[in-house]
Amino acid sequence: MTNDVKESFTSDAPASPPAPAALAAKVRTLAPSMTRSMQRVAEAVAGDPAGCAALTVTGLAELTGTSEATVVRTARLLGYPGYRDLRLALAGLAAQQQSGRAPAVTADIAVDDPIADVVAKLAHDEQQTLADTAAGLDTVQLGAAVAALSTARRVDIYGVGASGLVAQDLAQKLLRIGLIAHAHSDPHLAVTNAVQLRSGDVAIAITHSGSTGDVIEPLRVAFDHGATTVAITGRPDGPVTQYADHVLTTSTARESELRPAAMSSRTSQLLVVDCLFTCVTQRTYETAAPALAASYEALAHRHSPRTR
Amino acid sequence: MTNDVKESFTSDAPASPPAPAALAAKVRTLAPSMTRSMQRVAEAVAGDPAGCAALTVTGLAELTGTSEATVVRTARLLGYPGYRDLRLALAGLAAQQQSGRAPAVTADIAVDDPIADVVAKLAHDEQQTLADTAAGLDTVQLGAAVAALSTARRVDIYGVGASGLVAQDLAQKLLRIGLIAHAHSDPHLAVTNAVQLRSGDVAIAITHSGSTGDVIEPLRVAFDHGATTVAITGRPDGPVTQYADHVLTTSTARESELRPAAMSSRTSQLLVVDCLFTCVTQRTYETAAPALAASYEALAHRHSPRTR
DNA sequence: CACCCGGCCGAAAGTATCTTTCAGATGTGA
DNA sequence: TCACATCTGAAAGATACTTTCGGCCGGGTG
Repeated sequence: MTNDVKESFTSDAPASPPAPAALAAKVRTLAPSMTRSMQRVAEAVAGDPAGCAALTVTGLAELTGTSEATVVRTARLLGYPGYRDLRLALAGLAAQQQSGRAPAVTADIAVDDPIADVVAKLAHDEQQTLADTAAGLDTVQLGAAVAALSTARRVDIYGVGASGLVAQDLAQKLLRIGLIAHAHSDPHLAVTNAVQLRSGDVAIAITHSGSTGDVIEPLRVAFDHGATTVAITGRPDGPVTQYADHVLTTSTARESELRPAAMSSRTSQLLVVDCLFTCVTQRTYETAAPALAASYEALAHRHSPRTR
Repeated sequence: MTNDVKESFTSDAPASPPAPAALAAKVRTLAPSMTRSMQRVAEAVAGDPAGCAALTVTGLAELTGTSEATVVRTARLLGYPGYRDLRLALAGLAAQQQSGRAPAVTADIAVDDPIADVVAKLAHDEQQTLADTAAGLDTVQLGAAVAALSTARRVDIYGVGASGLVAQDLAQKLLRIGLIAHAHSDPHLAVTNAVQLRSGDVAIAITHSGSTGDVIEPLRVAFDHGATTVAITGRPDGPVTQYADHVLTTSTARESELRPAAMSSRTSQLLVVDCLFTCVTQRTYETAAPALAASYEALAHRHSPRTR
């Protein structure tokens, strides 16, 4: 190899590893040593990383009124092997900047929020609700409820309105692992069924307000008949807890007109229900696992064969 | 439509903007509809974004033991115009992960996990599901669905099993803001009701698998009768989308024996439902607000006087 | 003032990378 | 088992990136 040093020889560029983020700074540092055209390129790159990342060499050359060669030279000077790598770095930088700003999420949902904001805020709020619920859940109470469920002869679950759906969800799940569970949303039927419960059975009342008469009444009956009673409520001081052996507290997020309490209470209740279900499945794994498998099996043919 | 539709025709890919961050979720959502080779590529991409971003098409093809063509096909399926753009997105993702918080190691739930761990893991997984769903939700489709709902004469919602509860939740909510909505879980009744729908009405099908016949059939009938149809599904390529004017995709978390798919799909579906509800409430605020207030009022007396 | 010299610059050739095509391979249902 | 549809990769084709090379412009110098 002889020594005709061409410009393709990169060893004269600052021997730094491809810069990850501190690109703007690098541009500023190296700007003085750049030629006019290269400065234009560097400026464009530092000014709008995201935009430049979307451009090809030719595109960026045109944008800056220079040539492809100059763009490549600039990329080299900035420490990258070529434009391709500079472009990747720009994409990374853009993504970082993007994720950096996510401010407005904490605000309340307003009537004129764009759709994307609504989605972000709702998701954020529900995440917050989950975190709060998990943090506030009493594992001792949960463990006691799980123990009772694991050996229950029969499980009755009471809930009306939005909580009724949660009750049904729990019932569906428990049925799948072989428990005899039933969700009642009809208060009369709930009470007449509660009479049948006795020691060893479990009754669960789900009410966010903690004071829904239609749910408290059957729980009281179950309690009086000796069943183990559980309350899932957002008001651990509410009337429902009078008749509850174990109380599982759901968290309450701040609500607003566009975000009724039912929304976060449901999220919270469902997490509690999932915890109950999962823990019961753990404790009764020997019987639960085959029961679960069987229920999957039974459902398989309900789907058209499109699955790959 | 005529003859030779080649694979270069990309319009069958989910018409979503190139995902910036929610790529892992997207891979999970789309993985079932991928062929074996493409799954290998997707897996590599989701597993090591940074590493893959450094590879050329050929490199990634070799790494995964496939061909360049397959890599490009995978990129297309994930919603990018080609591999080049996927690569840019990967670089962005890598940068985000790099700068962002730790990957939050989420072990699977084990049979011998203590209760506190189960609670923490469940909460974390559901939070993740929410984030993924929010990131992957197509706001254009959502907006279209909201617009249709806002002016609907009547809304029918189909869902069976766990999705049936979500359907009921949505119906309850819409009823509260004065819409005429009904959730059907009986497939026969659903179809006979669907016949009544016509242009201006809205039919919504909720199915995680995207191939639940009992839900697809009524949606098809509604579609044929000119109603605006919406599908909320985890399989944007499933049969149900054939008859859906608008598709809202729910995210799919990895599942395990102790964490059945029904759990995360429900969380995801509920977020979508909440978004629908909240946005419709925004758009119809004039009539929705008083209706909401009235429903609160009506429920007030169902609660016994607060203790304390 | 004309000339020369050295570095800057871009057009175009050259090369790597990405995309598309097409035919063989593979699996699937009748 | 065969026919059919789908998947797959090799190779051709297109695009984007890199290098070469000669022109241009400025500043010094005889």
